[in-house]
Amino acid sequence: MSSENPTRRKILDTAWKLLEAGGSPTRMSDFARAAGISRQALYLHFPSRAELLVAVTRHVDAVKDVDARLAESRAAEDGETRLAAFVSAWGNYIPEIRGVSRALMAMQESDAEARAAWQGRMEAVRQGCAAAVAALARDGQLAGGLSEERATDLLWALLSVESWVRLCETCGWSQQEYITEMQRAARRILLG
Amino acid sequence: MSSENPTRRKILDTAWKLLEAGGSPTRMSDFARAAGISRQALYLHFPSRAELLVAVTRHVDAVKDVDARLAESRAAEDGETRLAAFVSAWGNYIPEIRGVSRALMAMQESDAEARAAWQGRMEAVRQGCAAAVAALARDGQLAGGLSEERATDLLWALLSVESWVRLCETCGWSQQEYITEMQRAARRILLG
DNA sequence: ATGTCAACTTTACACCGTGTCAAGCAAACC
DNA sequence: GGTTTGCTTGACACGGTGTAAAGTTGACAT
Repeated sequence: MSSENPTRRKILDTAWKLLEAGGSPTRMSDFARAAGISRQALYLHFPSRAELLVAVTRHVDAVKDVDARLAESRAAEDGETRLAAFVSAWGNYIPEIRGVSRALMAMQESDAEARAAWQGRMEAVRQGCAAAVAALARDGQLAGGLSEERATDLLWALLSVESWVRLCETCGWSQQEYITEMQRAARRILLG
Repeated sequence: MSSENPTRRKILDTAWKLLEAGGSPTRMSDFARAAGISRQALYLHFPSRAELLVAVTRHVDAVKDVDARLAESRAAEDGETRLAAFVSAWGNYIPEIRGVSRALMAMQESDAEARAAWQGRMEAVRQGCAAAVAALARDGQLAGGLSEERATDLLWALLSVESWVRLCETCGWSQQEYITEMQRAARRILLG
């Protein structure tokens, strides 16, 4: 659906690259220059900065095939390995969308559209958390006194992009360390 | 130091109130109107929005006496109760600075000064986390394979304002639930 | 060859929020 | 009375977003 228009594609690709490169202030004029078109032409394709960012997110998701990646975790037999697989799948996806998510998160306070888009994406992650928790519950492995919903909330908070940023960017953890430690933390928090 | 000037005080008080009320777009003109002075007079007291927000934060800290609150947790004998006390002290402080922190966090991406101010405050929290972890280690209660630094990082991430926002605002947890659950999570993650 | 359509260009401008500058005013202090 | 201090009003520059309008270019159709 987004591959129809070559210019649109080019905008999405270069915008993605620019966001992932980080550092540069990503204004509409920056995106336009990166795509080799005028700023106005950019507005011909995307009505606002928020919608452009949202489109880039969807584009990245399509290219990186996030659905397939998260689906992998659903293949695991028992709840515990399924949990580990989900933590790994999502945790390893975060750094790949770091640029887009940073831009989208920064707009949250000011732009309702960006807020909705970001919340929608996070809702999808929550679904994954809920599925992993449900698998644990089915195995009777969920810690006592922890409802499925509360467990889902906890896992969701643990796996937030903000947490990843803090641990990997602020604290300097490697991606490997992050995954290992999050798997361990999730296990200890959720398992009985 | 901040009580000398009555106008300055009034600005800080009304700005605080405005931020805590939430919702309203807190522009410089809003702060000025709330304080009953002109926008220019506001710039006579604070050179920029970032510095105003930082001053409000310090003001809140002074009024709420955050140091004394966190110091309480240092009184506990054993590491485990000390951990619980710290989680409670900081966790209960978060909602009181919600307004200011929201505004400061929203500026992070665009304003270096705001970023520095927020990071400074978070560094202070990290110190508290480190102290609690050190107490655990001294008691030999720290989980095996967990260095003090890594444990501190984990606790710090767990107790981030972002996590609080997600659990209490997005997921709708009560403050009571949040504290209880965080104490439990911290215990399970950090203890051996 | 001519017309027309689509995509893009250039130029210009409105709006908003931050921060700056300058002149004036009023009360306090000496 | 003169000066200082704290405020006022009013104007403006700047940066970024988004809008509007007129002109260019190339493809395609008849």
